Amino acid sequence: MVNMNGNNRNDLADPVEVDDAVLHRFLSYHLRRMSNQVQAEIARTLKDYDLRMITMSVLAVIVEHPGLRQSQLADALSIERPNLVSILDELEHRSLVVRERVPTDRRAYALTATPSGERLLRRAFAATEAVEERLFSGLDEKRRSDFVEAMATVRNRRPD
Amino acid sequence: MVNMNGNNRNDLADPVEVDDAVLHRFLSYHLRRMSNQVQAEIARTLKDYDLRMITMSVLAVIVEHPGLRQSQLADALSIERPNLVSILDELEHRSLVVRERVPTDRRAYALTATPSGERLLRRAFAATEAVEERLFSGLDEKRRSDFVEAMATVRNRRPD
DNA sequence: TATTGTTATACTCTATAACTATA
DNA sequence: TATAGTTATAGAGTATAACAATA
Repeated sequence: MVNMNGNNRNDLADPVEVDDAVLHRFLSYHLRRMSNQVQAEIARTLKDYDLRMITMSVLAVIVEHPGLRQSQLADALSIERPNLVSILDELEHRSLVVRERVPTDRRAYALTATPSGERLLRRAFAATEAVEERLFSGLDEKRRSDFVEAMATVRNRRPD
Repeated sequence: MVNMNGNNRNDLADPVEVDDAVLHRFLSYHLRRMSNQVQAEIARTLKDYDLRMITMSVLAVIVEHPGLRQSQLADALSIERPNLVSILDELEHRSLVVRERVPTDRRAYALTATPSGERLLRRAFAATEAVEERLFSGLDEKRRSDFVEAMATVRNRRPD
């Protein structure tokens, strides 16, 4: 057991328990902590497939919406257009996705996933589902669906 | 209404609705989206007080645990020791926090908030509470406390 | 004029290795 | 040897301004 410091103002056990007034009530902080923790585990899992969370999400949208454009994809995932470019560059380089000029609008690209891209998505998603199963194993079926619903409620809240 | 592209593979309205099989079921992704959105609004609010979310959290722990050491603080907030240094440098520079050598262990610093630091915390926290009230206004009291409980459950889950 | 994709850039957040001074 | 705080650094993630090609 580590000793307290000499000035006797620190009446805490070591390590410090964080369940106090302000911090405890700081919901957004706890939300981010939890999100970061989940994100870290998913990232670690996806590393086996050379994917990041955002990369897999991009691949998923393309697989499920073949032919969509980059700007639609960016809107769908709420990411900025510039940040999409390098992601697609990489997916295209790995032959997981194809960019094709749209004949009717030569500014735009139509995005499609290759069979290899689809296969990778299925495998990677199965792996993340297994991890999520463990991550959320503390919540029973009801609590889990309530949680998902709560996320949607907050996310779909009208902007101020 | 924007037209579909020519190859007729994109049967989506514009903008693309994202409520599909894989992406829809990718819980961690939606969690992060929501967390980022909340974080962005809180960050914008705290800007009025020249604070970031992590800075306010640090200040809160110090106010509530006067005399604690940097390593305890880092453990409490699950942040790496190196990342704490510049945060404390700034808080100290602004006379919101004081670092004092611990007499019994001259390697360590005891941290305390100044009265001005405490005042800033109270004001900033009141502002974030107002924002959170709006952010989570879609959830009634029961759903909100269930949500908080669910976060704690996932976060306290034993590591693998 | 407006939009699509792009380049360049910057800022925040998080993580790790290695140093110093003390223990 | 180990620990507390520090320095330097690197990698994600996110955001904005400005450009060329096209509408």
